[in-house]
Amino acid sequence: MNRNGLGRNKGWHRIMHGRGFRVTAPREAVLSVLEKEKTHLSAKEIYAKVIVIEPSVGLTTIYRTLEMLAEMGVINRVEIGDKTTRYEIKSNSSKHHHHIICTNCRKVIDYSEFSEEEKKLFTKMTKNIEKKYNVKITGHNVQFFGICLDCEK
Amino acid sequence: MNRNGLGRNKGWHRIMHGRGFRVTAPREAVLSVLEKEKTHLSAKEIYAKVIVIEPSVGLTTIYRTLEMLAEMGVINRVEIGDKTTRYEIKSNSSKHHHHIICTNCRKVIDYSEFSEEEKKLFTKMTKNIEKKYNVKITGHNVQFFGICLDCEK
DNA sequence: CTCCTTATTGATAACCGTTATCAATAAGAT
DNA sequence: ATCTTATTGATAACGGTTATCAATAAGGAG
Ligand SMILES: [Zn+2]
Ligand SMILES: [Zn+2]
Ligand SMILES: [Zn+2]
Ligand SMILES: [Zn+2]
Repeated sequence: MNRNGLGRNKGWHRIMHGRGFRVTAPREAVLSVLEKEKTHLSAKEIYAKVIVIEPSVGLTTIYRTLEMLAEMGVINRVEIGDKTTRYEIKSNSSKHHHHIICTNCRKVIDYSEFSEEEKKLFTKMTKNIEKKYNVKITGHNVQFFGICLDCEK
Repeated sequence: MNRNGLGRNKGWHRIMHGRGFRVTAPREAVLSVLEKEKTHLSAKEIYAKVIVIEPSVGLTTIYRTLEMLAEMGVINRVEIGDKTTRYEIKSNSSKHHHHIICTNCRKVIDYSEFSEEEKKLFTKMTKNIEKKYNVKITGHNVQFFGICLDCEK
């Protein structure tokens, strides 16, 4: 175990080396926070949790690390319409999903139990769009807006 | 015809009166810009076009007017992932649609020719989500990301 | 292990889209 | 024409994110 209590040789650890990036304490701390947190965290929220592990880390480094991880494909950026980007890790337990967003309190619910019908249709839609508009589709983002149970009163 | 060359008693004109809002030159100018422009415009782009019609209008008023029109349901806010909100008018000719966004040049293509299958599935998905998560869904936002023809070289 | 190169870091200032403030202006009801 | 008050424009402030740059440290070479 290393200084952060994380096992070494994680998947991203090897990926970072592979891309010529150095494995540093701030980066390990950000990843450890994202790994144990299931919610969608803002840079500032991540920062607050990181400085508990590594008190000397600056907010700038959090932003840089998040940009790098997103670039590497290790995390997803999540936009929920309040001009603050949130982040979530892409692990094998948390796969591609859509979001349900409460327009009142901005709570986010993950929605990943897609039916076969839904999966098939999204595949078909993607193909149709590629053919019709001559574009190469690389991904999609689906948000459902509404009012959550807590806010409904 | 009034000072802006727009016919009076437009739909939104009556709506504004109905809600106790005053019909002013800046508001008419913003609407006239959004009515003749099919693309998704940022506040600054709208501002640039408005001051041609009404040179004294300030950028602040553009923002306020856009917020009001979105609140009234006359226009849509469009987010394309570059932290600048864009706006499009909701006319009977431009109904609900999804967006195809080039991640390279941020061009936006409207996609509104939904198949019956797509329409049905989105209705069903909405109902499922409402039942499963106990939320009242008020809308959805779908984006497909990709590389457009121009950027593909 | 030690040295060296250079990626990375943290503090700080800058950036940029958007909002708040507030006195001056003008819709539109009377 | 008058009066109330919503609206406006100039300006400053705000908040999330980036750029700058000297100091630090990861990790390869020896
Ligand atoms: Zn809520
Ligand atoms: Zn999620
Ligand atoms: Zn493009
Ligand atoms: Zn559109």
